[in-house]
Amino acid sequence: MFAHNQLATASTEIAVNSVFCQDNQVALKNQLFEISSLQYVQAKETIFWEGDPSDYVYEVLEGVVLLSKMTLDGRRQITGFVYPGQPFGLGAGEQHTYTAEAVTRSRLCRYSHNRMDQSITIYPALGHRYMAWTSSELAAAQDQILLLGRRTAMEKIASFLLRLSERNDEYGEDPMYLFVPMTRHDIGDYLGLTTETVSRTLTLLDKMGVIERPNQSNIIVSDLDHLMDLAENDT
Amino acid sequence: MFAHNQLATASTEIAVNSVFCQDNQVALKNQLFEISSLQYVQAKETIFWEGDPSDYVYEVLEGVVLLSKMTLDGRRQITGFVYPGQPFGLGAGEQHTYTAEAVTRSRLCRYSHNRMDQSITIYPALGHRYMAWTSSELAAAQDQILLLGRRTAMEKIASFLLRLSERNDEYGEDPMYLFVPMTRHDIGDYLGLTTETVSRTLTLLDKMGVIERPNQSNIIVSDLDHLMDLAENDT
DNA sequence: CGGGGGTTTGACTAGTATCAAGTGAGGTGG
DNA sequence: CCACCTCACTTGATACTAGTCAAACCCCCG
Repeated sequence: MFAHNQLATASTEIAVNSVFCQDNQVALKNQLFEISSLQYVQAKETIFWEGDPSDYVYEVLEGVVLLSKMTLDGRRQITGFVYPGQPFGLGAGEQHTYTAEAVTRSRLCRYSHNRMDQSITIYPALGHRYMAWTSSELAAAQDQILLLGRRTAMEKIASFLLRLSERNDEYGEDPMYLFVPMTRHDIGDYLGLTTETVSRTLTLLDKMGVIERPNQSNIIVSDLDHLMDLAENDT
Repeated sequence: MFAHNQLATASTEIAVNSVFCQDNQVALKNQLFEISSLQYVQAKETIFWEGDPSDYVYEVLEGVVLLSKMTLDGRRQITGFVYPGQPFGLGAGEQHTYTAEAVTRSRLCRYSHNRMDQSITIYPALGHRYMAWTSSELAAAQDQILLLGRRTAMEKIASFLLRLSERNDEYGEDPMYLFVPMTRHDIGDYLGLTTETVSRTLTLLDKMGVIERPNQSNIIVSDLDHLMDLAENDT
């Protein structure tokens, strides 16, 4: 599945199935194919650092990627997790404004930023798609602002689990089985909490009978309604 | 200055000086002029609500506008303040994802969203500009995420004052005179703090000799270096 | 001069961070 | 195959930041 010698074949597949190319315009497909290439990364490997020149726009094909920023004194804030079918590295000027790091072993597709720009001039349809994706990143960032500014630890954790479930309900059933590839530390850095608070809150949810934790990276949601109440979802 | 009978004249001026039209392409100017119109709003007047159909993209010509979201139980989070020369209402799909409200009496220019799309297809240069603006909104949102998730009340307030100063140093000198048109409550809803904490922190800064508060809506920064230290600015 | 909204201050509380120790699971080497 | 090591996670005790509740103050305006 991650064999590097499949690169040529896989790259063709990407160009056809990419988020940037979901309609049936042959010219657009060819154009995207020309500027795309595959990249494989190991868990915890850094894809690019905040401040690196933003040469590429990426799309996750398989795996999970996290985006983060740091304060001068070393506190880390994760601005988002990126799942298959979602792009990242968009909306950068000369350099990336955040660090991107693989949570799990991942398969990525990357598009040359410059040549993307050229392609957009030639194919306005591509521009619309690009803009739609930047917009959805913006909407996600604003949701995150709401989450961080105005919610308790319990609400944050509950919201986080619900977001995971949207991407992740393997069996789509009640109870719901969630795969949680990121560490408690990562979750804390995402929600503006410490590792300990994340752990304590999960323990509390467990004791309340809302979730079960068979092991570190799996969570079963046994009472979805209760979890949704706790998340205090907004409009 | 806010006389409505100046609409026609002012509108021409906008089309020429708008952020969406800073280069010298006559065709682009004409195109933008056709789809633009002026709008005047009073302080505290709502421009659009979260969930309203997103018919227009806006630009602030004069005044200050705030963008906010609400949780179900009524807690408000301000996602950003918008100053002259900056656009808002971008990046929306069918409906706006936040509420926009005037902080002070403001003069706005609005562009039909649909016709903007058409114009972009015709003038790719406009598309690039539009994308650049959406990108800068995204970058700002991610900065805000870092601010909310990983900073103390003092760091938040100090950062806020520094951001204000970027827009606002009337005399560009040390000491710096800041006009603060929003209420303490607004500042709190922006930084994820209560009114009381905002007030207390400002009082503390005053006692430390970093700022002075001649009246409610003006702040003098007497020790900029110290303020910058307190803000713990990131990379 | 009086009223009201925004602001400041005070006392107290609650929630989360911090510091510290203990537990458990996965991986490595003997 | 098992003992050991490590790293992530959990749990506990305590400290401290910011929130809550309440009251007083101060502009700003009519």
